[in-house]
Amino acid sequence: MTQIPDIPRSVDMTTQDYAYFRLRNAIMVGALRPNTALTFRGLAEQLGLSPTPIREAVRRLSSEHALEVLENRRLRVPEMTPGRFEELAQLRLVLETHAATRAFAYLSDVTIDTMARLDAQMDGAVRNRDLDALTRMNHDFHRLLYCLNPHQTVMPLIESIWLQLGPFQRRVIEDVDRTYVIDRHKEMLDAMRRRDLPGLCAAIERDIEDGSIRSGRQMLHGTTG
Amino acid sequence: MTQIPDIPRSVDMTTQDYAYFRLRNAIMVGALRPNTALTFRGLAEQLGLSPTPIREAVRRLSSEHALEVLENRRLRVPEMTPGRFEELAQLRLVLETHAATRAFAYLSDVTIDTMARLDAQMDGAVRNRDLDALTRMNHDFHRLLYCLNPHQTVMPLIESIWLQLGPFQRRVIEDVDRTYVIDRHKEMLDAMRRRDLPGLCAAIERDIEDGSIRSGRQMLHGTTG
DNA sequence: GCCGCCAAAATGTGATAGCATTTTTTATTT
DNA sequence: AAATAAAAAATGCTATCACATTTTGGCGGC
Repeated sequence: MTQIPDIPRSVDMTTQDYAYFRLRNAIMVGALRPNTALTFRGLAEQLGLSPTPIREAVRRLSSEHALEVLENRRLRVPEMTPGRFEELAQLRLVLETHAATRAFAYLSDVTIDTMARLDAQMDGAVRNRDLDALTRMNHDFHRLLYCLNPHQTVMPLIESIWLQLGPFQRRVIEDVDRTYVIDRHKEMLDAMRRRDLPGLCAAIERDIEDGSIRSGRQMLHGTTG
Repeated sequence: MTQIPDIPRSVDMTTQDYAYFRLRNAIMVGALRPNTALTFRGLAEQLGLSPTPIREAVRRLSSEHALEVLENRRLRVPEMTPGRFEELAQLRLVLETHAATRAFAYLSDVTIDTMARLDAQMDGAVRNRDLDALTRMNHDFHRLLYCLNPHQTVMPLIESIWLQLGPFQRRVIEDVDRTYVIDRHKEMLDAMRRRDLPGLCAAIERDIEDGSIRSGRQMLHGTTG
């Protein structure tokens, strides 16, 4: 019963960091499903570590709202409700278009080429049905753009939203044929090549709308928020 | 040398929570100035606690970007630069107008009255030059509005931005006559009474612009970002 | 069959100690 | 006086332990 996937650990990585990234990954790929009851000591035992670094890792994840520390000595991945999903999705729209706007001035042809290569790799992941790689590369694609701005303040917030949507988003992409996401990425690249900021924001909005919001609403029984 | 102000501690509060809120408050009121070198053990000694809960508290604050954990075994409050300030301020604009928009449907007369009372109390704090209370009540005023939406996802992000602006904002309001902020609050209340969402967002933008951005830019040697 | 009660197990929490590493200080040399 | 080397102090990290509290499981009474 390997409920929490292992991740590579470099030699200079502290145990606390290792626990953090391993739990974070487990949440992101859906290995820890919402509403699963967890305990500090249980996690420590399961990862083969002492409780101390586990507590630090969980506190961090709790600050990012990827885990909830309940009153009854239990931890859990927060549940997704239609209301919360709608809020997270709208927040994602606002934050990512804002991040794109603030990054736009730093856009260069070499960046666009890098993003185009990443997008091409994603086509392969789609064919192989490698959902983990697909999720990771999709995040990388967006992050490459947003992180062009050297004074980073938005990106951590976006990462937090991604993390909160992660466990649910995973279920979404398992069910839905999602070639359209690729198309939206192509639209983003086209707008970037034209140095068309409104077009870029519109493409990002469609990307999020098509790849997350529409299917998410559908899965949460047809709520239109 | 009481560098870190004490705060009340209820009996059921864990040491880790106490350390978190005490450090958070110290950062917010400017008791820990940017670039001050701190250590885990030093903080533990200064607060009279063991390192374990201190570490958890610092990890939380680090996740909220209120503290940086450096490579050289030191902690510090992040430094404010013109670029970072501009990013944080623009982010505050986007997040707070978005939060107001998402909260608008839940607005009621009783809420408006409560906010009006809070605003009236702020006038007293201005007369007494009680900057701690003023900061706290200003946050309370905005939070009352944004938290009307029962599916909260934005508020934690706004709190993080407030915290990052806190140490610097403190220096700003120490220097500047800030009666205009009160006027902007009145404009917000008027727009809310008219159930005028665009007017409310415009008032929020002016509130942030006047109370933070303009003077902040001025203090950071005339950058206009 | 259901509810309250009591013992036993489990849990969160925080202080402590030992270890490895880094930083700082002191001593020595050029 | 400056640079280098060695010694000393400080620091981060994590396993462990003890304590208080809570949860759990079983038992008897209604």
